[in-house]
Amino acid sequence: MPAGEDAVEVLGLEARAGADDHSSIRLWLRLLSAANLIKAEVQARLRRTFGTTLARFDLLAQLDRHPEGLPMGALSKRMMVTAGNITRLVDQLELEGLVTRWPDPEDRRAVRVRLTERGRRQFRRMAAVHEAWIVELFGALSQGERDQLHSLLASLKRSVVQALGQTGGGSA
Amino acid sequence: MPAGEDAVEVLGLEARAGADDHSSIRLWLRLLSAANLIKAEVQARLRRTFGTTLARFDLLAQLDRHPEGLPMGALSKRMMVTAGNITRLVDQLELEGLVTRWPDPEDRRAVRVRLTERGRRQFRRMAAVHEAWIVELFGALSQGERDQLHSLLASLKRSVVQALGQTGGGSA
DNA sequence: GGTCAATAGTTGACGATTCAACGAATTCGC
DNA sequence: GCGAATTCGTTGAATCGTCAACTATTGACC
Repeated sequence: MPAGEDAVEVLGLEARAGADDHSSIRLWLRLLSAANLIKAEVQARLRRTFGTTLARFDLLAQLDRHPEGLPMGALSKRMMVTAGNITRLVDQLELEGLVTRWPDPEDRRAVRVRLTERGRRQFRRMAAVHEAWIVELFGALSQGERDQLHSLLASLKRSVVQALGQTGGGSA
Repeated sequence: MPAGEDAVEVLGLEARAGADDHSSIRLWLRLLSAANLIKAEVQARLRRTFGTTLARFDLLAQLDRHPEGLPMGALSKRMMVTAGNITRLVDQLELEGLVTRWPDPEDRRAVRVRLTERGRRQFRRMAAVHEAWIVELFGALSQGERDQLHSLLASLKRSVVQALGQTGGGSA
């Protein structure tokens, strides 16, 4: 149990943020705790139900969308994790026979990763259940609320990307 | 660099979710990627600027709010991580002289953790900078948008907690 | 064509995190 | 009180993740 259905104040700052313009901090803490709450639950269910992890599920999901396979670097970018991490995840999944590596014919540095038939079957089975979980967890929100939240999160991401661009914090 | 300012489709499912009631999935993926984006940036800055991590910062933040100290279990709950994790974090922070452990007088199983004077000074210094970062990253959102997002995230958490309560997924 | 920088992937060292198993102390039932 | 179940913190093994160093390949520049 990832401990804490009632843990609300993720960075312990929510109380310090009572004054006036702390609204950004409070918002950030709430965003983080909401994401953590759902992520922990999904992760726990993936483990209990399928004996797998969110990282593996995520990797399989990326590959399911690209039957022709993806180079490691593309997986790294899409999953927002480092290349070293991808290497080891693919190592494991390859051992389990869910994915295969094969050399990119056009770039001898590159390795392409592709789902095996078994990997595809297994992923599809899990994906259906996973989607039902998410629908369940988000079920008490109306369609309007979901749309609004979706759009506000897009604005938030734009805000972050913009701030990163200005300070040169990003990679671009 | 946590790779990927442009990585938008965190679980690779966004394309699969084109049909009708996949809005929950799309919302979840967007929530996750927004939180990840900000978390990665904050984490990178904490490392570069203070040589620390989000987990340590979070733990110090919790203790800053509770001058009388907190038992390990309370930290675990508030930070939404396991007790084993807390043990090791406190181990390190204690070595660095930022926190101290002392036995709970009323329960000989329990250990209370408290900030040292040095830990408090160090945390306060970091917290101010951290808050400025967050204000910067959220800066392009209007106050109205922030309030709306804050309130929708509260609804989302209620939805999740309600779903967990019904299926007995929680710890309560 | 040769050098040099950039890119793709791997590896090693390490930190963060989880679960499972454990020892010690507490609490509950009787 | 005594024993069983629970709770608190710790530890070991494993996964996830980062960064830095490395090899091999590619591409750019001259």
